[in-house]
Amino acid sequence: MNIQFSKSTDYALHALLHLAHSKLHQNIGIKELSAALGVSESYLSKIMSKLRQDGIVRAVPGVNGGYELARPAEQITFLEVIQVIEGRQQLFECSNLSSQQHRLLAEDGAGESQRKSECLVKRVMDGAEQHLYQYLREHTIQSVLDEVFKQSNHAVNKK
Amino acid sequence: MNIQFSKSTDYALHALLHLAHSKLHQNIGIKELSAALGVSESYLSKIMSKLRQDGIVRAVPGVNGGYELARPAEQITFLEVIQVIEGRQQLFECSNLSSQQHRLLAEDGAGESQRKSECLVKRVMDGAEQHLYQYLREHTIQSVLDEVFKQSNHAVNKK
DNA sequence: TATATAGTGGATATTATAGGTCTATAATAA
DNA sequence: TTATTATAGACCTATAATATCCACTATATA
Ligand code: SF4
Ligand code: SF4
Repeated sequence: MNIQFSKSTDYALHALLHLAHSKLHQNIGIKELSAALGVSESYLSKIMSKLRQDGIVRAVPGVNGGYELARPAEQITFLEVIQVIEGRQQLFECSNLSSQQHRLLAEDGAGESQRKSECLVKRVMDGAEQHLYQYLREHTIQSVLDEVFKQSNHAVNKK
Repeated sequence: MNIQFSKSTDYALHALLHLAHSKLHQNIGIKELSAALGVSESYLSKIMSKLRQDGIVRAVPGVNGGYELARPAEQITFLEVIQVIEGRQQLFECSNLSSQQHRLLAEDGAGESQRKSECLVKRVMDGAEQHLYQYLREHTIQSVLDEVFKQSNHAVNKK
């Protein structure tokens, strides 16, 4: 039973949100992050390392060091974060490529020169992936933050 | 690195396609399915069992027994098959529910009576899930089969 | 320059799950 | 009754997620 984002993705998103939320201060140390999220420092730092390697955050070691966003929060999409943490494999990968059925579905109908060796099943699934990705591309760390502020104001006004 | 459909889902879809494609014959035995897909009988029968338990195929044991679709192929959606095999957990499940940050994001802004204890992150992810599901609901075993026929005719005409 | 601070990367432990096999049992047709 | 076929469950293995620990490196600043 796959098809679930890992906890690491969860943590990564929350960490980035924390960084974006307190961007007034330069650097947020792993201790503060760890405390805010309730995740161990060791494990969280692994995740932060990945985010750094992919240019989503910057890290500075030494006294008063820590992490900060490498880019404006509007430019960090959900899709990007997910792909960094989960990897970039496809949602659906054919595992029947040498089966009788594959020959029937993929090589039978389709003209040889067009999309060779891909049947409709694969194409439907790839479509699903693109659909999902498009949605995740449209949502950024900043867009979540905006909503939080909007709600806060609302709550204050009601008082 | 999650976020990938399991092979079982792959096999299930292909098996159903095979059943739908040869629905003239009453029952397709596990042997024929196994041969068509190139998957061991033992493993495939497990998958077929699941499909039966959820009312997607019917099975009859005994001589000349086998499987057939329990419903017309137009009524079997990709989503359904996927959910039977992969389970019905959500794409994203909060793992920070007792963290400092959760209190900040979820309980701070939102009015108490509305959606309690759900922040924007969760809502974005749930939106993604719904988006994906909608797409998968729109594609059925039959719709794939139709395309196969269309292509075949095309190929024949060209000759 | 010395030193405390803070991130990095590797090794390692612990589970959980996917993926797969095998066998005993139950149901069915001939 | 007997041959055939599906079912359920026990069982195994390899891989991956989750997590911790430690030795190392880089930096600010006193
Ligand atoms: S191309 Fe189609 S038939 Fe071939 S393995 Fe992929 S999904 Fe299956
Ligand atoms: S509701 Fe939001 S802040 Fe709370 S755990 Fe879920 S995603 Fe995180």
